[in-house]
Amino acid sequence: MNSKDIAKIVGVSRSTVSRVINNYPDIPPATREKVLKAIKEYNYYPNASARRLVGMKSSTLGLFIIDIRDNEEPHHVIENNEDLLYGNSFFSPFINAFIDQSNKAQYHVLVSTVYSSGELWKIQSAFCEKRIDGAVIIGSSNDDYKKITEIVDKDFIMVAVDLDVEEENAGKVMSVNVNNYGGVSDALEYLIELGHRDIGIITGDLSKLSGKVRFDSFKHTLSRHCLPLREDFIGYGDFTEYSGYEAMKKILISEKYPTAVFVSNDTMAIGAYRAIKERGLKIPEDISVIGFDNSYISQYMSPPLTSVNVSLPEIAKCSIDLLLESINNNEIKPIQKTVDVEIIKRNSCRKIE
Amino acid sequence: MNSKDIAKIVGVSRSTVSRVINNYPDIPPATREKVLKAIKEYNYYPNASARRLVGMKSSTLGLFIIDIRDNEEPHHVIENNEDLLYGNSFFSPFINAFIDQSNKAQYHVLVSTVYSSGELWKIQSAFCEKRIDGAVIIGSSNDDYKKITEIVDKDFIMVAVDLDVEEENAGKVMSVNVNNYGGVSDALEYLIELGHRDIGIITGDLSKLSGKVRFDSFKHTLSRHCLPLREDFIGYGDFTEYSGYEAMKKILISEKYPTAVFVSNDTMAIGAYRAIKERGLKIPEDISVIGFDNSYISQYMSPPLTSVNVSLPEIAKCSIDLLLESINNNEIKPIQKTVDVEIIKRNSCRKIE
DNA sequence: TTAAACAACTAACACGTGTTAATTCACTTT
DNA sequence: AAAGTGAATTAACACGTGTTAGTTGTTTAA
Repeated sequence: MNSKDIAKIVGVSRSTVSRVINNYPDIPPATREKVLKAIKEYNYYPNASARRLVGMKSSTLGLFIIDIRDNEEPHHVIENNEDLLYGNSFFSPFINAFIDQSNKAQYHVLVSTVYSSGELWKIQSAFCEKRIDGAVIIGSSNDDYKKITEIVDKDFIMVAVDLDVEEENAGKVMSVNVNNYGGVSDALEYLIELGHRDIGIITGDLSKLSGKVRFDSFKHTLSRHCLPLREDFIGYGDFTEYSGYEAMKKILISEKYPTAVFVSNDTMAIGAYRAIKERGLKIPEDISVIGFDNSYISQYMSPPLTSVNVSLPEIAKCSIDLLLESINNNEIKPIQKTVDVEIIKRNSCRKIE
Repeated sequence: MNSKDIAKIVGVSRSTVSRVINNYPDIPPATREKVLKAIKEYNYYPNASARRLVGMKSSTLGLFIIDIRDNEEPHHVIENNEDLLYGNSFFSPFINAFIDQSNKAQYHVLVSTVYSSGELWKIQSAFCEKRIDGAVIIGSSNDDYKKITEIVDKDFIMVAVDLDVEEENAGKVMSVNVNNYGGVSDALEYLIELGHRDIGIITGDLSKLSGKVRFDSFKHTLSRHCLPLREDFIGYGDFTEYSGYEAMKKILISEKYPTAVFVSNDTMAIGAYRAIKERGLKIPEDISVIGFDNSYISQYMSPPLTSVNVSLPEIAKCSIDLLLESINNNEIKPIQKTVDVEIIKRNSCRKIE
């Protein structure tokens, strides 16, 4: 079924069929109807490749997930390899949200996994092969920034989610970021409001921007409220569950431990829970815990974990809006957007008198 | 950068460039090298649309996720809409596995969500538009079968994962299925081996094939071991967490309750855990629990849930193999494959003397 | 009545590639 | 030296679409 076939059936030229499909104005309703009817009746769908070839958009967005498989993680934490496929991060639900939002905007989605910085050419190739009109990249680390700018410099339209580069240095790269700073200060102020004064932290990977910013915000907010930051209340983690376990053990070593702990992501909170329970302490009676990300598991932890929620649909929507605007106007304005967060209160934090 | 440009640069005809790219044999090494060098140097990637247009494959597989949003579910179970995006099922990790395996086979993946049976035309349109060479459909219910055969009848290559139709009735539709029957009997035999005699079950949605088969296998295995099936040891669920909670409450109503319960999926096991704890009982001391699916959360439940593991990478691999074989041979053999399962033993089942 | 304007439609080109049949050219055979 | 062989290359067509410029045929204006 071509447009040619349809043309023959209806008794018009192929051009007319094309003009009907593309909503040209100078075409009388009677003709339009006849053509549309035949299209429907004979189940005709225009060949996407042919359309793309004559310069139309491919109506496809790329979603590239950078997933560095870290095989060096302590073995007892990971049960089988399947979980390694971005199981720990919030990538997985983000993919769902992104596809959902893209489809709503009438766009198809090409998803691809990138296993190392050396594989970033995959993105460029998808652009050059004209498979996609724009791309979102998620999970990039600082090392990837150079290659990303390189691609952007070729006028390919790309948005980085959670770019691991300070906004002021992002240059021409568009990005959508979580309000890490505000989220942490909100979380802390919530704890302070509950009456906590001795507050600890388990940091994330400090070589990553999100880890660094969350830690910075923690320190600033604490000092803004004139609360001390005790070194023995700090546990250094790297966003993995096991590091959360170890970091919490370290915090609980001394006689005096904090009444509340901010954990830089939910995955580490799982480990922290384990350490707390092993020490014979109860959450939230003995120690309150608040996480970050509001990941899928947090509601099923016992007690359910209070956490800073990052709205993945909103991030997805935001990046898609950025992409589509760029695609339609055919120009890239280097915009950095920040998505706000909110605290989901569950039962892991208690009020102190 | 076209093949034309490359041809001009190297000083050969466009045909020669094309033949180099497509590995034609009758081309001397010297020429081949020159061309390849230019291709690399000038970052040339063949236009995928143009290739597709002349009859080549699009090197793209479609992944269609049927996700009926059930808004009628009791409200208190679901915290926010985000979780509804196939958060409860094993779709999410399957997507990751599928992309991974496809990329390994040098195929791109177009992912799309289908929200109701009425939207199944999306699949057909992707085929007609020549966007994809083959497709996997997951999450289909019995109602979708008719439309699926309709698509298959048009010689589009499609594999259904977990097709909700008995193998003998699958007709021309290729499918990859979990060995539900074997998995349940393995689970039961494991419990029996541990010494359990009073074993209960929380069923899944019995209008779905997987729910039905798991229940059937449970009954058969029980009777094969000459164990009675007490009606008050059966809780009827529908694969949702809340139904698991209610079903377990029902089982625990009477004075005498089973020493072990097989729960037809992990999501319901979460609810079952809640009911057990509310009743003041301990797992596995008072009651052993075994689940099905080995979903991401099961390892983080307390105690970690013993569950029947379904290897998603294997299912993905299996379906992709089926697809690629059909695509390459350009013929569809109606094959039904079954993927085996294994029990992941954790701490939710105890030995009885 | 004729020219101009307009509505409705179409012929023809372009997009970038793969492939078939044809062409060139060097080399071997008679 | 002529004819034949084979290797290396290429010209030309096809794929299905969008769009521009052009062509009808009809209505309006002078």
